[in-house]
Amino acid sequence: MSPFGIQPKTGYIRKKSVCTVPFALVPTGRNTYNNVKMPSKSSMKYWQVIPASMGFRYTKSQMKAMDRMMALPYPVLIPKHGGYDAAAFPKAVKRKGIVMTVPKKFSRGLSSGSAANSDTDYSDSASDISGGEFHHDLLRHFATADLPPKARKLSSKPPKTVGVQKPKKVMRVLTVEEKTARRFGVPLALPVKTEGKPSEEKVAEITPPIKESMETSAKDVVTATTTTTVTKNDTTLPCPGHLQFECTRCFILYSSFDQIEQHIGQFHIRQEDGCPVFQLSEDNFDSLVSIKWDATAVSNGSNVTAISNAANALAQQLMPPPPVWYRPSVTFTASATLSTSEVSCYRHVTTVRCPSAEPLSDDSFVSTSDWSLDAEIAMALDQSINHKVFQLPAEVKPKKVYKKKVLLKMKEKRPVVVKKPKVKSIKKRDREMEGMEVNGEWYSASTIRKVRLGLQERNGEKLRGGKNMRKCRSVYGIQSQDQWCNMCKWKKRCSRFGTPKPPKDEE
DNA sequence: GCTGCCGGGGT
DNA sequence: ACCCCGGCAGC
Ligand SMILES: [Zn+2]
Repeated sequence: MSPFGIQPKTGYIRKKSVCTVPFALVPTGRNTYNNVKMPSKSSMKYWQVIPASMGFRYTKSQMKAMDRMMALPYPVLIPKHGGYDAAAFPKAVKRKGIVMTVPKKFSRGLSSGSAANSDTDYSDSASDISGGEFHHDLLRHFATADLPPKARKLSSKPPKTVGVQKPKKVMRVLTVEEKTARRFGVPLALPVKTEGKPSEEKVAEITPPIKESMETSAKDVVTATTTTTVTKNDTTLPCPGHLQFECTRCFILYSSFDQIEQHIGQFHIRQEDGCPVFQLSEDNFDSLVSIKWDATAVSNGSNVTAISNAANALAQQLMPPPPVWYRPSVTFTASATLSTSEVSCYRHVTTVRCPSAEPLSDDSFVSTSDWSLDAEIAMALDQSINHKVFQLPAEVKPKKVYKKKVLLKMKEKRPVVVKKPKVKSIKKRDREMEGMEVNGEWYSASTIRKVRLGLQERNGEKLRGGKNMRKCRSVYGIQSQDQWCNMCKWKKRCSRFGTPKPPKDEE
């Protein structure tokens, strides 16, 4: 039984599936509510499962990763995503359910309420999961009952039912607020079951202290350490965690929306007139940002769910978290200060070819003149350095520069001395403090040199494309499989590191 | 034990 | 095209 009294339709749908967890199933595609795209064939390929205590959607792989980490939060339905008009888009309703499995042991203690309605595959029979109506109901419920006034405006817009011509689709620029609200949902005042004692106070206690940087309420959803409270057996439990934003190109993690937005705007997209983009479009956000839920970031506290505890413990035990490259947020002025000589030398860098460098030809990456060069530089550097760092034996892995995400706060006006990851395995005679600041990030002279030289053969194949190069599995670690390349996920030949391919020729 | 990945299977 | 996984070589 969900805290809301809504019996969630569950979508657990696989033979193997052992338990049913009241997730909200939401189509991948965006919906007409937000006047964005209507669900298309491709976008509706998957449903997404939202264990809604977090107000945003997950990709499948993210869900999978969480699943593996036992980081599944206590499920609460927060269908922040709105519904779509089932009548208008009948096809959208027909898609299959996503396949998610949760080992039985993890589900222990989860509100079970809804029994699995079937363990058939892809139950179309379970029309409930594919129903726009189901979604509709939920939406309505939340729109009327639980959403704060601001959000209500956004999502309670009643869906136009067929008949009338569609209003012209106007792509207006979204405010950050809307954007975040759309994406992550709005802060919900979760209805707390008041049985005997009103537990509102409890909730208030647990709610995280508001960070100093609060602009809009929507922003808070993203920025603040999110702690959603849910009720279970008249006990209030938090689902601790932390939002992270990862650039899908650079695999750089940011801890705030602003930062990722800035990063994307600077490095990966440009307007047609060449101006930098300060506000991410929905599409760009989709393609360039992946959201992560760092459930392990929060620890301690007695008021942590057993699940989270388990997750923490396991995560701790399994492996230290893979080094994450927190790059201080960059400023446009910084990039402008590149001297031409520097540029040229980095220009060279970009030809060096990092094995994992993504093709720069993607449409979201508008390559124009020096800007693209800039971006290329940044990417090449990021990639190569990441490669270097990750490919080194563990002992010489650089200390984590960031230590805590708090450190990110200091990014702003860092004068000079940013700790650099030292790649000292190669040679220590690079003792020079000489370095170079590129786009707000400082790189040591040795690093620069090496990169410039094309990741020279030192360490042989280890750093290049060789056979003994570490692959995704060892680089990113098993707990972040969502960062692996697909091939590695499938236990096929890694497509990111190492030798590219068998040449696929026939004679 | 772990890592990488082939071959073979599934949808 | 995507996805899953048994099993094995090689460390
Ligand atoms: Zn890989």
